[in-house]
Amino acid sequence: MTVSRALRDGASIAAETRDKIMKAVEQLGYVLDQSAGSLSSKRTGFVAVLVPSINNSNFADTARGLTDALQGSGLQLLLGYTDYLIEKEEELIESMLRRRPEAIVVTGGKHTPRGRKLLEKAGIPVIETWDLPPKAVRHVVGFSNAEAAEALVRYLHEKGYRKIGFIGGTSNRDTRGADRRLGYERAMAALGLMDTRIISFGTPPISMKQGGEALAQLIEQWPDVEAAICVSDLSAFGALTECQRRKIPVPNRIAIAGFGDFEISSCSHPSITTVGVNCYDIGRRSGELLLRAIEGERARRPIAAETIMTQYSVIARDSA
Amino acid sequence: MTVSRALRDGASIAAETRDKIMKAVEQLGYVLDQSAGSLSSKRTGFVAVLVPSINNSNFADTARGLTDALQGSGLQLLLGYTDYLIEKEEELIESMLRRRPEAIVVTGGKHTPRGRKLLEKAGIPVIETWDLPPKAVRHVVGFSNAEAAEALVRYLHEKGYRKIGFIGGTSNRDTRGADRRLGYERAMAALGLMDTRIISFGTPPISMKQGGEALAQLIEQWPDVEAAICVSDLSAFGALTECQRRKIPVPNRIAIAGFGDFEISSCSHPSITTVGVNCYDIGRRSGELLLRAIEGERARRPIAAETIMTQYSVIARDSA
DNA sequence: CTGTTAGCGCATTCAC
DNA sequence: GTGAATGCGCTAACAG
Repeated sequence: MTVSRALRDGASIAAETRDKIMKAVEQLGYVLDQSAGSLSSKRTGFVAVLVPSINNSNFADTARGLTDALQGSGLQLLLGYTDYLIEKEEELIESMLRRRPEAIVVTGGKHTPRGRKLLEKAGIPVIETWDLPPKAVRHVVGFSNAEAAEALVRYLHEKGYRKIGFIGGTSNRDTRGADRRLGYERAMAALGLMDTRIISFGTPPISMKQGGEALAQLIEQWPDVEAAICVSDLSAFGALTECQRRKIPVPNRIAIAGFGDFEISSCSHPSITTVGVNCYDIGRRSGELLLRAIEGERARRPIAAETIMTQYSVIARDSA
Repeated sequence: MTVSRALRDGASIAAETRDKIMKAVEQLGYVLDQSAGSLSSKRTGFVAVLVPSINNSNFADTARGLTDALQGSGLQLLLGYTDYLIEKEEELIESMLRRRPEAIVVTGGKHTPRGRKLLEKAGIPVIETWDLPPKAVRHVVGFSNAEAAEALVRYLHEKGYRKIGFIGGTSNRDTRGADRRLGYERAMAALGLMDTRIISFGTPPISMKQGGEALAQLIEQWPDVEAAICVSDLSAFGALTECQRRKIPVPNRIAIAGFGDFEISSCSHPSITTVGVNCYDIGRRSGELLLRAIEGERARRPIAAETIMTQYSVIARDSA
């Protein structure tokens, strides 16, 4: 018991005893067993976070925001990657729950029925992010991907573009990508532009290379297209370089726009018009909400469900 | 006990009993407590993996290789991000060890003294990757970053370039980046090119934008420079677009080369000459080695220390 | 095929 | 400031 106290902070221990213990600990390379500790204390000290991809700077920024918000709370993140698949999400939810997280953050509002049920019955705070689900499990921190895409279409329309195409993946696996396409269609209709030009190419998330190939399809199918909205900045960059290889001037002959404001969009030449999403902020606010929710659970006074809307904005650059 | 058996596979249970249990499980949303389970069984079922960055496709590929190798073994990855800081690595090693991983994979061979000691005393298989440390903790799966950079210098030399510069970060925080610079210096000396041109700019890992700014410094300081080797493809891309903004023809006026073979290098226009590293393979082979090592531990017959060298190769593209 | 006993390594609680 | 008893939720081992 004395060792246990010495290894946690804030307990009253004689300096001499503590030193003796610490010396032995160093010498042995002893490290506390947290499974045993949390079994006893009923606090695991971690939060499960499920994001679609390990390699997407948008979600990395969200994770950073979460990490920063949880700084000093004694809570760690445990990240899981769903690969944009709700089936994989379901598996991850279960395997995370087995480790008894104190809260869980998921990306998006679409889950398998069992995944949803697991979240509902988990008995811990749940936050859905990056989206505004029609029927939230509980807390939400996100924005409407459809509305953000609509704003981009309206921006291009104001700039004088009319024959606007959309490049995205072949399935609805990336539900946020599907929402963006929906927003494109809605905005086009609202503007009286009934001739949508949609290319679906590649399994989401589509790569730079696939963005290039999709652009080739777009101009082949609709040679009169004036602007291409791509489901993400990466595919937009691929589309841009495909134009460069074909000596098609951007934005003079065709405009390109992306989504997400990745570094590549500000750095490419020409720079790429895109929609900036407050990725870091989504994480940060999720983290803050989380802390309050966990506090509420511990005090046996659960907080009410909250929906926090984050901002997005069209970022005008040279490609459009 | 019967419930416990029903929830794991391979145990002999009457179908009827199992069904009854499963029904109750579904109804309650019951999920096994893995902390308790592993406390009892002494198997946590996970492997700790420490990589420098959450948002680097090279390390993401290594993680994918590891995941694939561990597929079906019942072992999960628990990723930690060191932010290229060995101090942060030390903290992570300790917090991982508290959760009792069955093995640990770290990136690089440089650790804090305490970090190293923790690894040595952990009593589990340790694999250092992405490097060939002079004094390995135990197992190694990697390559010499210095040699890979040397190969790139020799390639540029063969192509006729003589005034070759190097762009990297300001500190040795990214030890693999520092090794690459070392390789550049060694190769230049070996080729009798004594006038090295080194720009150190920005905290590692340097971004696209910083790559561009570094290139500006390089041509300002050495207007005669013929080729720029960048510590990574991302900075190389930044350097390339900076040239494009300044209307400096690449590769005619200045050649650009990167490191890592990120997607952007094959997709940019012009495409970027780089060094391909078998990131996925590093992960895959680490995973395979890991499984053998864990098997050895369980059988109380630890396997001997191994060093597996992975391949790299210069990938000739348009930028040089 | 099912049940009983014991113990994993800690932290909580209370006693001193 | 330190220690003893107890139990967290599970599984290993063995009994039936």
